[in-house]
Amino acid sequence: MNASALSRPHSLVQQVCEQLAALIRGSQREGKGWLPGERSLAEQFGVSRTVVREATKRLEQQGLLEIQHGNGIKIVDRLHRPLNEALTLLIPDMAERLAQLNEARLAIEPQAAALAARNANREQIRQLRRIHAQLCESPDSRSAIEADTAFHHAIADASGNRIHRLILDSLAELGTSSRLLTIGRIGKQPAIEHHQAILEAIENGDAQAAERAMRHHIEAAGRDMDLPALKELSPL
Amino acid sequence: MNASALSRPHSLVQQVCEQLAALIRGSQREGKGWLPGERSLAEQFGVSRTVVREATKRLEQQGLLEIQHGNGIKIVDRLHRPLNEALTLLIPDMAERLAQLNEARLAIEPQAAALAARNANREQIRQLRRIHAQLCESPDSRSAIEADTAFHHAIADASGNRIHRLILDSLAELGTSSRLLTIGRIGKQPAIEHHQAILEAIENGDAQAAERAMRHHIEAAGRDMDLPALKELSPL
DNA sequence: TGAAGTCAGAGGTCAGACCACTAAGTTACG
DNA sequence: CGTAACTTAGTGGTCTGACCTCTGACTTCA
Repeated sequence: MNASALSRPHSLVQQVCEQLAALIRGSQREGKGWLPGERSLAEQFGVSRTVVREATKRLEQQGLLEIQHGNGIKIVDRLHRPLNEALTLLIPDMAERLAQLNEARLAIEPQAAALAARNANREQIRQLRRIHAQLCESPDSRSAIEADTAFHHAIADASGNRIHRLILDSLAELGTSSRLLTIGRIGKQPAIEHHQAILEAIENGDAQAAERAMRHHIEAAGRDMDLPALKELSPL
Repeated sequence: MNASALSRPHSLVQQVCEQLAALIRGSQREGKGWLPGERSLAEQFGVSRTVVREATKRLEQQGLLEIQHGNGIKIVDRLHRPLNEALTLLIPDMAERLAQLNEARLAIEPQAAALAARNANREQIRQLRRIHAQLCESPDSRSAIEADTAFHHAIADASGNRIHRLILDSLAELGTSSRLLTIGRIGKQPAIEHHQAILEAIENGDAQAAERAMRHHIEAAGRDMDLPALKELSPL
């Protein structure tokens, strides 16, 4: 029945993964950014370098580590990474992926905005204002995209649901290339107005308005996508 | 700028992954279920067994393979697996995970039902009816859960959005253990009635009704969750 | 002072050995 | 005759130790 906990540890790699995960959690709190080298980890855990390598590779794929050739093993926090890869595998064609991406965001993100309107605390609202100001003042496309992405990320955060946040982080990241084109073509003004409306709704705790504003925002983004141009971009 | 395609192949593992992925896609069409052994793959690709192992492990984590000790390498199609693992890592505590899971489903699945009402074709509706009948006639809890899960899966499928489908597959799988408890405690009758309402709405192409019925269904599931019992179940 | 060269140490790949597990075929017993 | 126990071939899992390649920092020399 219960295939968890006590039955597994037969795999060495699994055990090392768990020890490493604990080590990572600890280091994240202290701000240490790097793990010891593979050779010393192997010695420390009393296993071969082979096993350590498999374990670190696995944790890298899960978004907990980033292995840099010739440099070392960095501790990161990108848990949405596996979802990115899965969606890229699921829909290899970029244009189609972006279309479905937008449809999915249309279903999810308005709900997240509604939740945020209900749950956001003062600090989170301040953060949203700060990011919105950055978008207004952004000098070039690159920083505009950054602020745009950060805004959506902050809303997912304010929704208080970590699953939402992970999913939306991934969807946002996968859509970055398309936003770059959109902003280059039609500018950031529409986005600023939409964000303004969403921000006000959240400030007022008006869930329905937030949901509506966000839906409007994403629908507009879908219309403004330049699919033909995207098809030219890249096969991946 | 564009860090895709041509810059990467410096990694042997990456190359083998791509070749394997192609091989897998081919085999999926023909129904072949197993890959050759690691040793013959290594010979076939002209690399060491080490590289083949890293590649297969990677693809296993992505949900394309399942490696069985002493048996072989099976081709599977479980692209939602990485999301499962990410969410388990993200929220290790099962009770909390289930709570947030339900909240997330509440945001996503009604939209999927609405999309399904708009997009489902005849065959997909027939499939839904078939599955619903299975739930009605299910003799025990296990088969009831199976039919229940299959129903939600079929709706995600009928929504026509593959991203929805992947996400919902994962959320459904993670919630299985909780459904088992719920059905054991209060029976399958409520679920049958809810599914009936959803099914009718989709048959009629009534997106609003489908959305409402699904929302009602998930809200009920959330209320019926026995969180105290879940806390006793398992630390993972 | 700055650019080129050098070097230590990190991850990447290799080869070959042996261990642990699974399934299937074989044998021997009831 | 059927079934349970044993044997075995082949799979993935782990170990060892060697060598390659890359990165960053140090050293050297114009």
